[in-house]
Amino acid sequence: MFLRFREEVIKTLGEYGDERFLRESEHSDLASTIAFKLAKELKKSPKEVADEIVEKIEVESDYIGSVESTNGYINFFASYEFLEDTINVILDEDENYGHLNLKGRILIEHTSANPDGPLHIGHIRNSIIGDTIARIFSKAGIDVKTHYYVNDMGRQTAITVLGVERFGLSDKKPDHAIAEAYVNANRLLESEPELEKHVEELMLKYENGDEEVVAKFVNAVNTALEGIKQTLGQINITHDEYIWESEFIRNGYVDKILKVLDEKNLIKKDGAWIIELEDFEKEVVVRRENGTTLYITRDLAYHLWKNENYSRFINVLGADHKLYASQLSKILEIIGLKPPEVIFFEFVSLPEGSMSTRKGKFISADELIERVKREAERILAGREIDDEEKRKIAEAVAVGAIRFDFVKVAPEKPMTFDWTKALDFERQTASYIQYSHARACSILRRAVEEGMPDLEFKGELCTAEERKLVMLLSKMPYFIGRVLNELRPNIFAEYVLSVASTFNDFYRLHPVLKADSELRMHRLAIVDATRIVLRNGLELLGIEPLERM
RNA sequence: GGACCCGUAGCCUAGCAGGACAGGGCGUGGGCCUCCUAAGCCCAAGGUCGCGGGUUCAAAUCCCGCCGGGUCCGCCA
Repeated sequence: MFLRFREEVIKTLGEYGDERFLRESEHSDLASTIAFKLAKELKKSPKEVADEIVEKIEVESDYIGSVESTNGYINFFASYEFLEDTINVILDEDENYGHLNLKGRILIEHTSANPDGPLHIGHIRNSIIGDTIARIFSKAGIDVKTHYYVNDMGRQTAITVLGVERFGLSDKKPDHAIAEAYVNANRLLESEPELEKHVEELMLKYENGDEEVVAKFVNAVNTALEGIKQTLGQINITHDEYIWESEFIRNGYVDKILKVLDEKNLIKKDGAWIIELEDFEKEVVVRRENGTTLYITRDLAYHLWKNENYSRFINVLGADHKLYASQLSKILEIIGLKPPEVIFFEFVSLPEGSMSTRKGKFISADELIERVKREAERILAGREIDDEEKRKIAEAVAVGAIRFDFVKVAPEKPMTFDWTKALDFERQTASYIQYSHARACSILRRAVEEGMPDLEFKGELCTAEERKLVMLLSKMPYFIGRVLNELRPNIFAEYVLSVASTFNDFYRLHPVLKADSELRMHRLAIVDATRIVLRNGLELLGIEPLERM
């Protein structure tokens, strides 16, 4: 809805309707700073210019209530009609509110952690960003598919296979059992370096499709993935497909991409096949001297496949892959293929330093989920709610806290993990939003018990707080649009939080159920619309909107 | 050595296609439940927006240099 208001403002400004000078403002519903820019060339003060523009423009839009010139700013205020349409559209569209009616298909690849152990708290930053982006694209109307790219051909997979051969698998959760084998095998390799040869042989045989070795790899990888899927499921994340990199060897895409590169004369054959790239110090090897391929070769093949099947594809990657990704993109561009759009996120580290699966130095996502859940249960222990519901609430609050803590931080910010913060619900976080939602539900529940009246929102009844809340509610599609353009899910988390906070201001100052009939219908409409925005917002963040807590 | 990212009150964080007093939260001090859920709300203290230059009518935001932290530069993935 806000998007419509914005368009009307641009239209009203006519020749001055440059989007670059539109600002959201605390002084108005939308402000233009264009007078500051024009002041210089017109040799007048910004205030004079703004006054003249306001004088000149004619408001024909029903959505614009008034325009004012203040200190050089041109301030636009929404009309009652806009506020009324906002509430009515939200109530009418309900679970669809937020959609943008966009078309198209998109592929989002995220998580893609090596199948050599459980996901740790760095991996799930990837998963949470990727899943949230996927949900938001989907809401906008786009057909989204998500992929987990499985690195089954790496040295680390061969080492897990060695670990399983030597030590078997314990009866721990499958991904943790694989990690144990992996860590043990790494230790073994340190004491018996001659085993290195066996690892290489395993890799070679796997690439060449040796039946017995393939079975071992498939078993090890599937074991890890089984555990990984369980973990992701716990935080409401599923992938549409798991794509194994070995598939691209077996289905001919690797040969195909090597042929294309060769035909374009990009490859220098010096035993190994090498691509030299301008602007990069290091050359890229795409085929070893022994004839086997490298990670980037298979990834190029995967991206060839993506090009053939999707017009838009996004990868969520750790910042450590920046150089790699730019090499990949460069090569794709040279051969006329589209590079992926990439969302990079910085590392999650522990107070004592960075994590390492190989050294077994990490906090697993499972441990985090378990401990946060236990803490939520502890807080609920004294409440008068039956045990079954208590358990469900604790689970929803825990998952919400985890997802929100990761998604709210801008991807480019490095994070240091802190247990006391992870376990603290007494602050503005998912539970705060869930609580606000539950409050709205509670009011509506009582209203129904008392015989729900028709909801009727009236713009002219709005107090300042109500107006502020309704304006914010109108912005949900606008923020969804911004996430699509900027690929920064944290701005949406921030938005949902601000709705909850503004609703709490409203809640404190405005009795709803005790209000007289006209005001009561008006406020119930606001509460219901807020409930819808919070519910839809939480769902887009992958967090369960609780009706009571 | 080269490249990329980050640096906002004791701690965490928003803002960074330049513009109206730098928003929140945690923690600290004080206050609010005969009234729709106190996982809430209010008040107070706390800031050289890492440092130094520059561009501009205007810089947390853009440019240059430095400092601090992280990351990357394999015929690994």
